[in-house]
Amino acid sequence: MSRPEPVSRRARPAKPPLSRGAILDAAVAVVQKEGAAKLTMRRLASELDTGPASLYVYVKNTTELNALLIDRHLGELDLTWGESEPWRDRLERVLDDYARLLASQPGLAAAALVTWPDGAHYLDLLELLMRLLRSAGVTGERAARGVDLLLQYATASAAEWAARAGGEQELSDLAEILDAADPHRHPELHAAGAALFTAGSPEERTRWATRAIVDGILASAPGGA
Amino acid sequence: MSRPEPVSRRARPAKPPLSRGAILDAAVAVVQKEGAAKLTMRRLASELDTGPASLYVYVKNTTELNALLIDRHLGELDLTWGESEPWRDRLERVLDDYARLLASQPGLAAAALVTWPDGAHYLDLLELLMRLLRSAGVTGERAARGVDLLLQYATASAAEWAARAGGEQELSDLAEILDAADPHRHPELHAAGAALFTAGSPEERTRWATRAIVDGILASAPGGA
DNA sequence: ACCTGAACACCGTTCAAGT
DNA sequence: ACCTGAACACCGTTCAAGT
Repeated sequence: MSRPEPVSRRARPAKPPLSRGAILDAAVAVVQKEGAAKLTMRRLASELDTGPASLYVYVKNTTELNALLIDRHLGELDLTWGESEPWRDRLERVLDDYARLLASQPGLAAAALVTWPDGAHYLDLLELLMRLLRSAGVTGERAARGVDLLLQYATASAAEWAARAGGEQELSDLAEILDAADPHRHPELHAAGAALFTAGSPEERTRWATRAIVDGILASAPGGA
Repeated sequence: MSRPEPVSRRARPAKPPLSRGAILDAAVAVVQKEGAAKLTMRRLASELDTGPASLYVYVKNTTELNALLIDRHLGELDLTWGESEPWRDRLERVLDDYARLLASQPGLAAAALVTWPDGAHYLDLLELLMRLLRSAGVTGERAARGVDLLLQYATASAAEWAARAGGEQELSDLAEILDAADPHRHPELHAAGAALFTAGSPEERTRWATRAIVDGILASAPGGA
């Protein structure tokens, strides 16, 4: 009884009760420690000192787990817009933030491509993009499709970066292939050379692509079709 | 000796010798029979009546296997252009063909997103796209980035379709989430409604997106940056 | 030299059985 | 009612050992 705060000092019990929240916390911890590739139901269960079966009481499957995790990280992003920042700058910034978020953990981007990270924070992201496009004069169906397209680009880019960082295939491999292009069968590629396809930093390339897509949305016929 | 063509009638021996070609043939057969999700090294080995280790003599890993398979299917596509067809129609057609090809087999699109399908046929595809963009007045670095962007879109779309067809998540789930958008926190989404995001057939949406991207490439500054 | 059986180190998901 | 041990049905990749 001499120590006044034994509870706060050793507050974590060996096995806190399971819950969606606790599972997500553990998932974040696993990803931080070992990377998203290691985030599996089994690894997650062992982090929580239980068997994998127990997780299925709270999470439907791996896809849902990833969707929950993405939404959680989305909550850490700034998804507001004060309108003092030009819409185009804000749009580029939020897409860059989103892509970085997904790319930071290899498995996330692939998951986002295939599943809707359906949560409150994802809706915040959609809402922000819709607002930004509206202020650019794009509304209705065209805006919805634009948002779709922009997010798809950000997600696919992130998946690419993550794969590249994972080291599967080097950019130099690609360069080699292009440099070997037969001048008769592939005159354009031969003339262009590999440098063209690998020029610029990823950030700079992304900025170019985002601008091109936004320009495309602005240029597309307002009536749809 | 009474039968004249015993060899041709039972030409296939129980175990044809392994080779890159034979492995790829077997891969095509497996995918045709059971879908690309079932195309695994182990399943492929069993199709060839051998152990999985044997495949590694000819194929570096699963990623390379998928890249080879994509290039093989690319060989079945028409990648020529007679210039009688308007460049924009031809461009939309080839992207649609490519996306359909990748979507036809769930695992392929995901693989293409992460790996360069480095083969002669993939170079044909790049060459065709470069030619089409050139005839639209886009050359050099801008063309290279445009090709990159167009292919990324086609690949990501295919990955999405394939996932949807795989049935992971219904469009109706998404509609439910959007319909439940809080009018105060998400006024744009609330006003837009789920219908906006799900309007139109996939084909029609793809056509819109392709056009928007092409418009964007045309609009983007020729000087780069 | 070439090939491969068997092993290593994992997966996601289910369900019968326990508390 | 809630939870989970154990099993089912798989993975990719490596390497020592065989021919």
